Amino acid sequence: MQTTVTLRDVARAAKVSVSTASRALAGGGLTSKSTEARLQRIAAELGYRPNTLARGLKTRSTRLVGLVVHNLTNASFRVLAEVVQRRLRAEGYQALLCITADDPEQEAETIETLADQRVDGLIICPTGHNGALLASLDASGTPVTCVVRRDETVELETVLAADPEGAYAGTRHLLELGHRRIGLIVGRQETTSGRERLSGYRRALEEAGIAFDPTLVHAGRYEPETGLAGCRQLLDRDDRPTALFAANHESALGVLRGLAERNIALPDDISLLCYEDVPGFAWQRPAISVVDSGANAMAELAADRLLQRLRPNAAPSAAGEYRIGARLIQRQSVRPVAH
Amino acid sequence: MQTTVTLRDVARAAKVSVSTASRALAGGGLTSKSTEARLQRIAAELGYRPNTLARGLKTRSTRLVGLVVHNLTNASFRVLAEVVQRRLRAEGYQALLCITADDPEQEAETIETLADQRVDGLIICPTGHNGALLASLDASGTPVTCVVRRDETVELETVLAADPEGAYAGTRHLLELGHRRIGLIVGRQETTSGRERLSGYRRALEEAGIAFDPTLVHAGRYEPETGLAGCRQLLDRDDRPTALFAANHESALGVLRGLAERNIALPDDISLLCYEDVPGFAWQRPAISVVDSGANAMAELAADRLLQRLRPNAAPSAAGEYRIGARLIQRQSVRPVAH
DNA sequence: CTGTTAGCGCGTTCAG
DNA sequence: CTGAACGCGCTAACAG
Repeated sequence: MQTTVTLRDVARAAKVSVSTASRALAGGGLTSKSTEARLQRIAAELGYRPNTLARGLKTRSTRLVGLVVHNLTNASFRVLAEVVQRRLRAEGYQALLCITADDPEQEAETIETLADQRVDGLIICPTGHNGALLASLDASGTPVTCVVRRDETVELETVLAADPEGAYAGTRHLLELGHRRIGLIVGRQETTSGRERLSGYRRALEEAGIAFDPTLVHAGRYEPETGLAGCRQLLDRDDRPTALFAANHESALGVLRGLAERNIALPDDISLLCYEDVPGFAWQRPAISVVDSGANAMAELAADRLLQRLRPNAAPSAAGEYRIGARLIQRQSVRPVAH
Repeated sequence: MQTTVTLRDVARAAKVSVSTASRALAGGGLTSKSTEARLQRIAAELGYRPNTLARGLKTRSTRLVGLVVHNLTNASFRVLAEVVQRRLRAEGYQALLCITADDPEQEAETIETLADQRVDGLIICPTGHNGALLASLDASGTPVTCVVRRDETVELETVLAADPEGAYAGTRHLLELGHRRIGLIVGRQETTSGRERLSGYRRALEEAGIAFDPTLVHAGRYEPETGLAGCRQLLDRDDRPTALFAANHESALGVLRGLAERNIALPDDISLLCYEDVPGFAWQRPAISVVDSGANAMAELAADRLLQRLRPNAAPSAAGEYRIGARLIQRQSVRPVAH
């Protein structure tokens, strides 16, 4: 029933004008110390809470930040959501979480809704089909930071994993252990990450003097089904690969199932390396070796960059690109090739 | 640069008053068909987008719903976030995602912030220490629906898993396969779910005429570490259990590691049943049998209930409690006890 | 240092 | 059916 107490009520109770109350509670030292303290006290007693909407209408700032991801199943997005949420909150912002299912239409709708809500900024993993929309948002004063994927149609501040280097490092690790036929299960080639992970793999191979064999590569969506299909296809070959590199943690699940189907043991019968780390990999048996793509660091940096541009006197739009280094974590699913 | 176009601009362009424009765009048939169509067109041409803040200030409704969970790592919360977000959006609401880390202080702060944002409703997995806050919110017209956990200090609409029945069904499944010593790794007894899962386990045992042995129970936080510790403790016994029941998917990870440490094979050397399903369990080797606690259904129902109460003429506050049935999913980590 | 005045953009009376 | 006027709650000019 709690009739919301407004600034006017506080002012009246303190016998001052509304604006004095406003200034006192803002605490910028624009009022005498005594009235400031007094109003703080009265406001607290009355249980006054400022109305965010009214304030936002006036100041044109909602302290709301849109966070747009494809889903929450993927470990990188999950980490992104948790970290960004935490960092924003520490700076007095709230995250508006939206999920697009990697669907351009839903993404477009989401972006417009967020704009309507007058969010102060936007952190988004773009589908790549709404670049214009994002760019106009950014240009009109709502900073946009892209993360994980880049929207290639337009120039926006972007935080990415060092995918070429990560895939290169992983592949190289396998090569150094003597593997020569390395199956790669990778993302769709329409996506930045898909292409870059493939290119890193390829470069490592070529540097090692091994011809790139496209039939060792299976590209598809980042889903278990892709891993399963790829695994089956690769295992059906006469010259079965001695190692598999799954370029995403979800497809790795499918690979595990594919291996289990045929009773192929890890790491004795085949080696498995996975791009992206998830807690399950460390805890399972055998523990899966991974190239950690640095989701945490990406999230931190994305939040940092956006917050930076949200500060009072920030450069309007710095379309820089940032890369987060990948890191090899050796566990038990990879071993030197048998002779 | 996009100077935001306001209702006034639309009205001016159409040579009508602001209020006519407002009515025409609302489309409630309060204007002539012709002006309605004309204004719709002009608004579209000008790229008019209503200002959510101004509208909310006036209508006292933001179409924002707070969604408060402990984290996004736990599968139930993840599903909750995804499902609730989707259902809300379908009804024109946006979700404000907040993470409390199961910390009462952060929870209190979060609830207040959400109230400040004038959210229309709240779906929360409560810590149980801020019942008064939640109740006053609910009483003052912002419906609150609790989910997964109940705040026992207060009467609020709550959607829970049928934990007693689920744990009972799981335990019974193991009993029917001949297991007599069943180790239980369960949540803290301060939480509803922890207590209820233990009680279900206990009831199944007693119905089967087996004395409850507290030393077979290891309670702790829902974390891999708990599972690992519990697993070690249970395996150290002289009369080692023939089956383990991990009452949460995260502690199950720890159990898997604990088994691996000692080279105890699933399901040959011991059986493992897990409460809560995650995709990884179905895909891994051997696939883990689970009692699915119905996170999806819980999320759907919680969203349903809240949306119901958000409708124009809804009952102010129905403090009902809803239970979602659990379901046993047999996979490959459980087998009959060896003789 | 404080009070008065004027909007922010919209929905909604109250007259015509 | 339409227009004029008011106010949601707050901050920011401009005076005093």
